[in-house]
Amino acid sequence: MIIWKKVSNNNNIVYVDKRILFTYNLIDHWSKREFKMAELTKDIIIQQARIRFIEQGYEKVSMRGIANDLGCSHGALYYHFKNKTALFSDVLDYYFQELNSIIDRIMVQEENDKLKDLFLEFIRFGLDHPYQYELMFMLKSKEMDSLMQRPATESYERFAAAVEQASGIHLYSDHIYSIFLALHGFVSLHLHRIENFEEAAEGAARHVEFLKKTI
Amino acid sequence: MIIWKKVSNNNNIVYVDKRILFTYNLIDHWSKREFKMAELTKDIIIQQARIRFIEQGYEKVSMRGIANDLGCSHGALYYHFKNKTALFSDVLDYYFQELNSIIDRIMVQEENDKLKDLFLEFIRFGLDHPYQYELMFMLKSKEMDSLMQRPATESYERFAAAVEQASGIHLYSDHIYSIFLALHGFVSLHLHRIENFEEAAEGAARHVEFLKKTI
DNA sequence: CTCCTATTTTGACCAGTGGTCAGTTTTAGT
DNA sequence: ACTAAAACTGACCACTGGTCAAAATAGGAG
Repeated sequence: MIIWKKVSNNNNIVYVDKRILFTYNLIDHWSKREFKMAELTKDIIIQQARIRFIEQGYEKVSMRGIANDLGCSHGALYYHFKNKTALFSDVLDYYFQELNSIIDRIMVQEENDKLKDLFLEFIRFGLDHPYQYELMFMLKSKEMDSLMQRPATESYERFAAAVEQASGIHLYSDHIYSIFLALHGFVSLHLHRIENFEEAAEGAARHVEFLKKTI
Repeated sequence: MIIWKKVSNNNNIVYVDKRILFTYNLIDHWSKREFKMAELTKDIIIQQARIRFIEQGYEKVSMRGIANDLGCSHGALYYHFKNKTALFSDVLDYYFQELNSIIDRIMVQEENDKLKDLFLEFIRFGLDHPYQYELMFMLKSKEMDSLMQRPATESYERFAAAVEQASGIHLYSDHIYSIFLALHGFVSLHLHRIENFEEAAEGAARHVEFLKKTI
């Protein structure tokens, strides 16, 4: 990414990533600009926030850190997003979509044990996206929760409908909810204690088997 | 609680709680001391930390805030505790004990539905002690987790043993673990979304009923 | 090309955090 | 009364999320 950087009033440096491309001096003000500043868009901010988020988690990612990666000031981020919560709410939209499409994919497959897959893949998603899951289903603050509630509910309803369909029989909504809670319990207890799904795969399989038997 | 407070070098004020008791001046240094400073003990710090913790939660309680309540400097707290984590680890010991005695109490009662009580009271404990539960069973950091793991495991084992005994039959440990996860899931999903157990009592009762049927 | 306005961006600033540590005060024993 | 150990202080550090006046840039109209 190209970054223009002002050094003194008229002395400027143009970077590509972190390396100097060239320097130049302003005569008047570079009227009829041949260059534009690399534009800072919501999208590019979200993208960078996600990169840091995946390895550091919400708490440890700082707005200043993101701004630094992007070669802009942290103040600029607050022009595009009301606050940190709003930024990460947008980051998470992506993952709600991912979870939804996991569910959809299982339902269109053939010859698979759909119930088992639904349960197991939900757990896998949680454990392979620990920081994301944390914010999606284990709220950190009232403010974050109010932003997550709608997409979380939508994902749950998609899951619930899929479970009923996969079972081939009528299920009480309480029953499905209890199963969901049990899956959530597994994820939330193992979150951050293991590195990835595989480490808990056996336990997950047993838990899933237990839940399947209730149907 | 009595607090001595230095104002200028020789001008001192003695407080009881937040109100002035009397002032005095030092001549030399108050040799052969008639008074002792109100001592700052681990216990009194834990006690005050708990008070703030209950209403604010781990993140929002600050060491400076606690020190202020206690009329000492925040540095003093670090003399007694290595860091914030260590302090709150001690705060939580109390609640692990409370959870353990809830389990014990249920088991010595007579003519009660022990399984139902065990399940329901676990949920009640979690929802009525949201900030505590969060730290006890939903780790915030590797450091906190390593301190919580031992007492959490102990509490779980007590719970598991109680469940098996209450059921009157042999239960596979995987089965008990799955039930525990399901209860944990209920608590962790409702935590902070409701004010107290009563608000979720009906849902909790249905979830518990579902789990009982698996036995 | 010159203005002029609107949009973006900057960076000093604020109030707050957990944590450290040299220097001081207080305690307790000799 | 002296001394060594224990307890405590508060300036300091590096950091956080967030604000905002001022400055830079963009884009259109004349």
